[in-house]
Amino acid sequence: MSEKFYITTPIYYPSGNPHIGHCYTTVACDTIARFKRMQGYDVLFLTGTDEHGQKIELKAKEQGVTPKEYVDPIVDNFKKLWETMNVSYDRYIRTTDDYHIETVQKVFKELYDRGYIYKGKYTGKYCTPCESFWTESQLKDGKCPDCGREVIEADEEAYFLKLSLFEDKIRKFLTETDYLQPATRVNEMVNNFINAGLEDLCVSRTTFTWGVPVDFDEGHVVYVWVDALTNYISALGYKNSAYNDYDKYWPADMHMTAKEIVRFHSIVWPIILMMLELPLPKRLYGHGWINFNGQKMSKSLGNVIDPFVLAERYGVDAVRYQILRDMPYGSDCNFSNEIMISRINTDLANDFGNLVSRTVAMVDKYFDGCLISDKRSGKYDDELKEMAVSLKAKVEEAVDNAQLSKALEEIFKVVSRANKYIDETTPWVLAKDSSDRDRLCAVLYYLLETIRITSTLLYPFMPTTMPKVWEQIGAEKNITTYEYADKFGALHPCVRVKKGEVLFPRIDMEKEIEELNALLGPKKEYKEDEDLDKANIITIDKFAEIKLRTGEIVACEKMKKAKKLLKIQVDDGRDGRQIVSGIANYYTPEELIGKKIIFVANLAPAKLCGEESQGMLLACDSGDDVKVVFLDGDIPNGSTVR
RNA sequence: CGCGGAGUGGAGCAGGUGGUAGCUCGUCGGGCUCAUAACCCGAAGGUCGUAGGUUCGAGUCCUGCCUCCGCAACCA
Repeated sequence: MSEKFYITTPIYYPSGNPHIGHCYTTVACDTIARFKRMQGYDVLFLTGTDEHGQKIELKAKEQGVTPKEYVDPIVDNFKKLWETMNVSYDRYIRTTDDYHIETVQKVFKELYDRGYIYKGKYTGKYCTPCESFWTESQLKDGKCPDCGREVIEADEEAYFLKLSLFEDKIRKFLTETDYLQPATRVNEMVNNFINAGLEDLCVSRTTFTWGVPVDFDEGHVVYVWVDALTNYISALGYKNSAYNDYDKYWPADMHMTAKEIVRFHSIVWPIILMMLELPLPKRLYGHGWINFNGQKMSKSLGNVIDPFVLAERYGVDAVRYQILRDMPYGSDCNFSNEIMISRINTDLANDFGNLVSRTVAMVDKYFDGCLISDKRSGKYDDELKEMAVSLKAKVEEAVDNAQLSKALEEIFKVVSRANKYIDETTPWVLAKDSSDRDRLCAVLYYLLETIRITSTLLYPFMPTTMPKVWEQIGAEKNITTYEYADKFGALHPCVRVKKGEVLFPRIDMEKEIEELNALLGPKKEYKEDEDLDKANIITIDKFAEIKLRTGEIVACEKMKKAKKLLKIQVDDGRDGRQIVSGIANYYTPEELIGKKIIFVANLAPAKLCGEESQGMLLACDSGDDVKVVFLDGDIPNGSTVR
């Protein structure tokens, strides 16, 4: 029986549609899964969605549907995307699946029975958008330290998981094994969370119902991590009868996640498993984020990249290639349309696609598409062959370490070498002399073999295109296997090639960027209109409740403790007031002093980083920029604005 | 003194256990014509953030400083 390999993506939270970030994690896992399958492993590749929680409950309510009804179409979109991206997952788990719920309840009960979960009184605060609890000491100015929004008083019963009992064990696990990759994250976790003292984790809630019910205590719903993390074993049939794969596949060989949830996968998850006395997973790889034009992706910036659009315009494999190639090991990468197009053009079109094209064309032209058995070896042959044959081991090592960009880099070194080989051997010169026919044949055969080997190793990365390559170079299925990826001479000596479509068409950068901008322009307007449609229409009375007044900025300074805040003293024609505003990135204090502004006069005062803000000045968002609304002309300070 | 990461030719990055500074893209020049105006060769371009220190010798080790980016804080 072949060895097993169990690999997982995180289960994604379907509060919105999938974006390029989800795409990266999943495609990376898919590539590794495909690679392992090619190596002969019995692979189980799991992905899914984490569908519970208050945030989804609220979003559903807003739309007047049940949480399940809200989530279903989004889950469909995730699945559709994986189909589009040619992702070969074996199993898709939804935390709303019955068998998963069954497992979560049993796991929860077992943790309770073992004394690791206890009932406590929670007097903390809860931030709905972040789905996070905060202790009083964690709160900043009474607000959620994560997003700064209001927190809800959550004075209630809750169950807690005794993480603190396992502090030493988890520290040992992280520092003495190579579970957490890249290793730089180990210090981060140990310093920030473990050494600071692990706080017990709240694992049940009573303020919402959209979750797995705690079956021995009505009113309690299992909260986030026990529910979500357990998916990795419930999907195998642990404590449920839907599957029977736990013994075979657990422990996981690789969990992959983006860096923001490394904490839960490196600390909470192993501790839960320790509590259950189950084997620990072998590897966790935390990758970086894809930034867009140097900025973190966020919906408010409107720079969330739609993977469907990319796949449609450039082809699935081109998208897969670019994100895998440009994501460096462990750190973030940049994405932009220019980067994507440039990758496609240089690597895929110019180097690889063109290599296939010119080679096949030459066999076609000089040999009528079918090589002959006479071959004479010559200079340069050995070097090319050596590089091609030794490639497999390099790629294997890189993939085993989740260094997919490194793997691609190695493969493309060989592709480059092959292009150079053509120049060195000048087949078009050989073709002119009939006495060189056997030499010409050998050269072309070497090229076809190099293409066969590189395309075989590229298959896990670009599974849609490689079979087309094999068809063109006349490679049968039995020699595009892993076994033959380090063997030279597998193609039939008299192989027949078949000219085919252009594998990766070149893209006209300027034209494409223009079209993309045109595409994105109107879309943005549309979005704003949509927002307006959704906005509540208010009466003039309601508007009159908002007291706007004019004022003059008489003093302004940066706040020590906050990067984005300016402390502004405003002459409001009365006693004066202080306004704290988050515009430090857009204005210097000097620029503002003396300017006339409009502010909201009857806004409840709030404390920001220790300074009281008595009002809000008007400013407009224009994409990445913020402009304060200044007044020209002479208006007495304190005038009413209507 | 909150935590962490980073500052290397025009751009994006390697090197980082000390000993002639590399890669990709771009630019310029040349070659070739089989090929998706693709391919191949060559050149220009860096005092490796800064100031000190250790050393025969430092992107590479140590110290101070500056700048940028995450997290955190925060956008009233």
